[in-house]
Amino acid sequence: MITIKDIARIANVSPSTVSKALNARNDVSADTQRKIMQIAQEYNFMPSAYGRNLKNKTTESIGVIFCRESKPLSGNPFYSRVLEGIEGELALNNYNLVLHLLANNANNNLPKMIKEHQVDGVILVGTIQQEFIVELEQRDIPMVLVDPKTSRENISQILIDNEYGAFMAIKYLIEYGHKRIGFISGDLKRESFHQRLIGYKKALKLYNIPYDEDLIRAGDLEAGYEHTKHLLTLESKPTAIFATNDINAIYGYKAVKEAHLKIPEDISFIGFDDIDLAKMASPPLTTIRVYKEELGSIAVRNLLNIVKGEEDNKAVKILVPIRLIERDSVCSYEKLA
Amino acid sequence: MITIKDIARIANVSPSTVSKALNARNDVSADTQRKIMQIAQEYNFMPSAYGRNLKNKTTESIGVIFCRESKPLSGNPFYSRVLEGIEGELALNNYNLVLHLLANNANNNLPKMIKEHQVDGVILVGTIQQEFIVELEQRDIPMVLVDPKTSRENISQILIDNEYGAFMAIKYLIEYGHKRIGFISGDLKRESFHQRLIGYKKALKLYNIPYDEDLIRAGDLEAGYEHTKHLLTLESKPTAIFATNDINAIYGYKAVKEAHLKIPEDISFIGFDDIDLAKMASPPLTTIRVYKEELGSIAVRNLLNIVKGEEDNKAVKILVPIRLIERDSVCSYEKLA
DNA sequence: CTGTTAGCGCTTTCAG
DNA sequence: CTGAAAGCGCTAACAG
Repeated sequence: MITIKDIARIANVSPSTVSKALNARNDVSADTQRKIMQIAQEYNFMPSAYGRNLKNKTTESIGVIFCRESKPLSGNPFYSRVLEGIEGELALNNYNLVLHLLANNANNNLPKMIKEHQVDGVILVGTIQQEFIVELEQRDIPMVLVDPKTSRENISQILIDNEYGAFMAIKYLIEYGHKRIGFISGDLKRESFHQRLIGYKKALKLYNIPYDEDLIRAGDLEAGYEHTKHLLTLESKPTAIFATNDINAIYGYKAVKEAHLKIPEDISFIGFDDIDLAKMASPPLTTIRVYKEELGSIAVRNLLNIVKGEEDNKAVKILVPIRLIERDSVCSYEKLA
Repeated sequence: MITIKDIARIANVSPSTVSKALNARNDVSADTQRKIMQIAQEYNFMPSAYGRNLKNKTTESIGVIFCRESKPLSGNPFYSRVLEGIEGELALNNYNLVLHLLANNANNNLPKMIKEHQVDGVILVGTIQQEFIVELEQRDIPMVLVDPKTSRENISQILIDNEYGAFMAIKYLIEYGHKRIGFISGDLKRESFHQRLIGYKKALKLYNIPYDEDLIRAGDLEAGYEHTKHLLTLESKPTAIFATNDINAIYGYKAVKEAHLKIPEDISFIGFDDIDLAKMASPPLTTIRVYKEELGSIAVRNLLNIVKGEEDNKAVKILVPIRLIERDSVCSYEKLA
């Protein structure tokens, strides 16, 4: 491996001068600077991060941690997009992305990158065990949470505007004449789903539509099928269903088709997230789009601020806006008659 | 940050003794060893990888590179699974995973981790530009290719048994009585798809079924919709369609439904990959399962062998077996009549 | 068995 | 403007 010393020898200067030249310091003559750069070029030399980091006490790497059990990458395209957003922004800032999927049974077995100080900070995405977060706090690891499933003080968080998104979805359905609106969801213990329920309730209230517990079905992420099936057996069936995420909605489609009903003629659907699959479904799913890459890139920008100490490290909560994407899974209630 | 020196001071020994104790060398007395371990524990000390790596000329990190443009993570659950497989195996071996999505227009702007020697080796997954691979070769970066889209000498490759998988799929259809079998695919310039076409042809040949160019439609990954639509307009329509990947098949479903035909009663489908979506589709898609995590973990094991120099670095080609998963998208041709 | 010494590749004083 | 020297945290060779 070619080092700064080699370049120094070739250029007939000292290693420190080479270092200065490479880092474009102002205490090198333009001449030597040029000479050194040229030699570096010629020998295809790039300073190793090893030494620099050791000296600077920095790693130029950021850890990104997901919960392994939730199959975050393959199971949910949502998080993959967030990851792509994170990657892009880190690359832009010339940081490495160190990926780790945290096992539930990891207990106090921290990931290598944390134990061995190989990252300057971490981004925790989605469901993450409390104890793990606490552990990191104790070690003073700078961090940012993205779409956390449970709220936390004193840590910066990048959040989806869940409540308003749900509110918009329901308002949209109501304006299409729907009054009995089913709500199918993942576990309501999770902050984000819970907030979506609040948005649902607020919209109903605004239009003086009574809230009916029977229309609320929450549980497993993939239980959209069962939930929908159940809602279809209700005496007073819903005319529309709001799924707190697209995956749920797609599973819901399946139940509707099995019941030989049509979407949206017999029942309307609206989702949340706008994963790629949403537009591929038949009919294409009307849904609340979440800007997933943004969630990631904003997280990176915030974390880097903290890491570089460029800002007073106040924990912030940033709400990333959402948007309603109209497709073909909703029609007006009047048509149903 | 607490260092080996601090521990040494507290334990009243020299730093080297601490190092030895921590690394469980046999030239430390059991007593001091125990004492040091205990102090380390107490102070929650873990040696920093910085120094160790600088000394050992190793990084204990492996780079994993995808092509950014193909939206490898969010756009294709296939690669996400491969990534999960890679992550798991690396974690098991106590290596960091440094993720990078390679931009097409990156030209000779290599990723930071490569330029600055922050990884011991890399795994390249899927489509990767030739020039990039060549660049890495010139720099003697140990590497392994996973499901490469174009073949390469002298580099270890972990491959899907494309040909045999396609062969099995077609054989299965033929045994169900199908004779006119459509073939829809991504770009045939890609090795893997091309091999699947070879498998298709071989199966036809075995059963003396003529090969008909008209039934072959290749192009964009998401063009399954158009391809299927086109096949349905043929005078002598296929009774079954083999899609060289599940995504294509799912898009094909859409075209079939639009034509008010039913699967499998009117036309059978068989896919390739077995992504999660395959079983979610209606009807659930019969497909050739590829063991995606395996592709990843095998790649890691091979790369680590090379990196650790534990083996004669002969480039190998490993074929990961596939398996036919029967679901509900195929029925016998006789039924059609 | 233990400690001293040197050095991995780089940066940063500080003296010249 | 340049270079010598010291040191980041750790390991290894060698002497004691």
